[in-house]
Amino acid sequence: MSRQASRRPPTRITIALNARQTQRAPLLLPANASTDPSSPTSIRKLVFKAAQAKLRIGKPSRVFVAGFGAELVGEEDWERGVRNDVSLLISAGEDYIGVIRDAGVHPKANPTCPIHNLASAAALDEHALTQLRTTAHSLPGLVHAVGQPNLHPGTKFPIGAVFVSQRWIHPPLIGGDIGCGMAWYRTRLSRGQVEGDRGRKVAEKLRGMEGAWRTAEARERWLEDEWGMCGAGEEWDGSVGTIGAGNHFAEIQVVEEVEEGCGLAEGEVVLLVRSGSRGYGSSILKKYTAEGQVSLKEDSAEAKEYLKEHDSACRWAKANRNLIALRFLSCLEPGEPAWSLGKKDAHVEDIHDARTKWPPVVATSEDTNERTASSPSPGIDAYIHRKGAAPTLSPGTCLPLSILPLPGSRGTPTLILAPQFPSSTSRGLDNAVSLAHGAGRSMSRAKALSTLSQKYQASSLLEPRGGKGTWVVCEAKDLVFEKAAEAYKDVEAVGANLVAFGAARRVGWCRARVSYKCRDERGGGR
DNA sequence: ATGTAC
Repeated sequence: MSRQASRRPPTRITIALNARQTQRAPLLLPANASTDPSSPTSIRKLVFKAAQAKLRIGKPSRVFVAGFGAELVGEEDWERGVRNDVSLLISAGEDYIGVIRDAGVHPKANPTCPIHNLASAAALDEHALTQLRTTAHSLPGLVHAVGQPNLHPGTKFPIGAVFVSQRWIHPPLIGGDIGCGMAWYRTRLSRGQVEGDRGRKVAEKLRGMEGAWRTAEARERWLEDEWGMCGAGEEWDGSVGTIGAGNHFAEIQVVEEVEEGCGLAEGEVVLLVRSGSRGYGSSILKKYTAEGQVSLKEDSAEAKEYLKEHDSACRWAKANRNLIALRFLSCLEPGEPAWSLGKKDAHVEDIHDARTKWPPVVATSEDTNERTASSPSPGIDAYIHRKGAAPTLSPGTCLPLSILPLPGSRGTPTLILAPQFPSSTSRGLDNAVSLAHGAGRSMSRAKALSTLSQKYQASSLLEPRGGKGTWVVCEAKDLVFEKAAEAYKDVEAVGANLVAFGAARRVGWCRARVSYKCRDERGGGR
């Protein structure tokens, strides 16, 4: 018996007969009892011995968790199932007897999954917080959950949340917009060309962005030549190069302030694109959530297929952002030779989910080793599910990303954040190596529609108030209200939460000059 | 979020 083990308190449990549950007895399990059922000092043996002595059962052979019906078989089950105040039902071979209460809680759920919150207490939404806790404590295999400062309620699962799991994959925690992300592209425009009233001219130039790009053959070639992937099928490839709805946009920005050496330069004009995998990703989610299915065991054929499709949706989403950028730059810089898309630096990728070791190993490179540290233990395989959050490590290399955008709602600044990995955040683990990927809703869509429609008139081009604001191209009437800045949390407050937590440094900001949402091109734009 | 479900 190790000294450390003997110091830990025993676990109090209750054992009862599965067949006659009024026959019960308390049992204290020493902390050094083994969860491995084949060990000579296993909890299983202690439980069986106690059952024979106190409950007078001749041949105990199976054990269930009362109220859940989960059978304890392997070491993992014993590890998870045995905790203070649990009631174990001892069976002589018969199946579990009793109702399964709390059917939403998976037998492999982790009721002690730790949750970290990055939002300040004042900004926390009760409903979203409940969703965060319920999800963390009822889905199987979760080992770490994070509420980002943009945490807000989703239909079933929260948005602005990160969930780390082992052995299980949960497609709904990633959502339908697989691979949704942001990228900055350099333009050749000078700030003088987009400042003040010139923003209107720039906005007017942005046409031909709606609808399919060129021909099916051209789209196929784009996906194959540029991205080395065959398409997702014409049903979905038809929308490659389109922005989409919701929080997707493209925005022309001036870099107002930025620290030197992080990839963006002060005064330059950039294009920030946020979009995802459109109908393709959503079709994948649909396929793997038939009949309410939420969780896939990692070694199942289904999980392996999902991961493959997930990766290809991520690549498709990246190709989509690049094509959106190409379409915008064609309007803004006509006559320029082809842009080497994807090779434009300051290119930040956000992939919703990534396989990793947990704890993740933060790689070091010669020039960054003073601010990062390697995790000493290699960890075991884990899956990071992100929704409304971006990774702080490059998925390929595990090197810290130098900068990430934190866009506000349209017209508000985009912060330039440098992810941080201080020991106070367990080197980035506490925030699950992720940062909020936007300001997040503070007002439901319905509420925004009802309260803000008084304030805004729907028009094709929203003029900035004052000379330095943003021209907004938004020809879908409902979106004008729904996506209004007032419906969102303040981006500075969200950024301040990330900074206060130690997850990021604010290294600069961009001023949005033209924010493009959508245009109604059927009637020529008005 | 979505070439959407009732």
